[in-house]
Amino acid sequence: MKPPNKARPLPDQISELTTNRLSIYLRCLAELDVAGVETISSQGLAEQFKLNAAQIRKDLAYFGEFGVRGVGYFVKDLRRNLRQILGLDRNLRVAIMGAGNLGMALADYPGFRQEGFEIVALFDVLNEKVGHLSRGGVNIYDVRQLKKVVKTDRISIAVVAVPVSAAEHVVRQVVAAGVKAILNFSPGPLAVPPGVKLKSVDLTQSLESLSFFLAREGADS
Amino acid sequence: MKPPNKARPLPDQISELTTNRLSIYLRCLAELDVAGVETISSQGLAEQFKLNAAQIRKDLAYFGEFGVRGVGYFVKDLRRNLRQILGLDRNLRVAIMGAGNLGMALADYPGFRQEGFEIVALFDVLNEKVGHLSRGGVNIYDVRQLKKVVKTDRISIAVVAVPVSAAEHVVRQVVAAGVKAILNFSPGPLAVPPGVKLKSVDLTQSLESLSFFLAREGADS
DNA sequence: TTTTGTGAACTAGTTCACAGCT
DNA sequence: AGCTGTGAACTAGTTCACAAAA
Repeated sequence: MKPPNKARPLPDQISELTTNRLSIYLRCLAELDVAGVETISSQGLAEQFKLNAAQIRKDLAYFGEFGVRGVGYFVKDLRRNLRQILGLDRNLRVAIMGAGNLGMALADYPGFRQEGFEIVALFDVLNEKVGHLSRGGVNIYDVRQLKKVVKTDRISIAVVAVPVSAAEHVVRQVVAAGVKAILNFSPGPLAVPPGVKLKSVDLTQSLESLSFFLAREGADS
Repeated sequence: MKPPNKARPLPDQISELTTNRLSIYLRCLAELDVAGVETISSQGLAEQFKLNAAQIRKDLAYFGEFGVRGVGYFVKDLRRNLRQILGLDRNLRVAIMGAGNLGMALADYPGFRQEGFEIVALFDVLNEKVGHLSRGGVNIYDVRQLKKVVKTDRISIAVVAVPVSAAEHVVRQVVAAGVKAILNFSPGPLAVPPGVKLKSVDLTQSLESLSFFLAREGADS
């Protein structure tokens, strides 16, 4: 083990909780930047957006010394740094697997483009869908074209929006095509090989968590 | 049949991490039940679905003594109990705010109905949408009808799928209509009064977390 | 025997509080 | 003075390991 020096010591393991907060900080900074604010202290950020000041400082300190003591952080500077840390300066290209209701909706979701992601392709197995476009103009390809399109269009993220029954198979195809990051919307467990990052959004689980809350609340009256 | 489990002094606060796992357990049990398995040990569950046995036992023990020592858990029994704990025996009725791409997709999302949720209404502000149906047959109402429809249709969960700019306002309307649980898909912070549960799904954050991973992976070596 | 339910031990994550820089 | 960056203290969450039950 090497003793770390000034450059940047701790890339061992950054918690997902931290990276999620980086997204939040970035959004706050964008807001401040648009509002013309030039510098902000961790205290100021914390108060305005209901976060903890020490946590903000600690999260940022994993990646460098971005602040100036006695002043705070330069909004534009920190914003640029965060975009770089999150890899948003690379304009990542995204494919969506499954041109059903959800897949089509995600393909045209404005929030993605806004933050620097580009949805470049939809994939489906149904012949009647292949060759058409989403409302927003994203091409629907046959899933058999996946490997080729991933290569030619330099796709680095796949969003899985297929029925549960197909999810496992589709994830295997995506991994085989060389995609290293997957956002999955199907419920249930999915395995990916090491070196591939899978992030799941479980809509049923989210609703069930609300249902649990309602069941509890009603009970204690 | 088992004797009714003894009522227990539930801890003041069950962590969301725990309730999320309850959803997972329920899904596993459904699978086992369909497969005809009658009893399962925490060890068995843990191995088959890559969970930790002690954690399963601890999570379940918050709510009662569902297991039988030396045997394990009766699948059907535990499944029924979990459905009740999660409030899924009450067939909750859900409204979706925003009949855009995402709202319409969610309205027809099969995963919700499957687990006992009923999507009974969509709401929008656009006259050209009001009065129509989603592909799956969910009625689109004018948002000014919200209070009335919530009451007559006994809606207890609202899903917010409107543009960021409208989100805050819509959440206020939903709360004013008496809804106590909200699943929010718009990015950014939203405040709700105490007694109302807000759960947010931040799609941009999810993609950014993948982007971060890709940026890191490329960087090391 | 087997397996639960649970205190104890451990690990991860958050917040405090202050030294040190501007 | 003001504010960051960071070890120390604290809190939450997970896993271990075992006594008690079937």
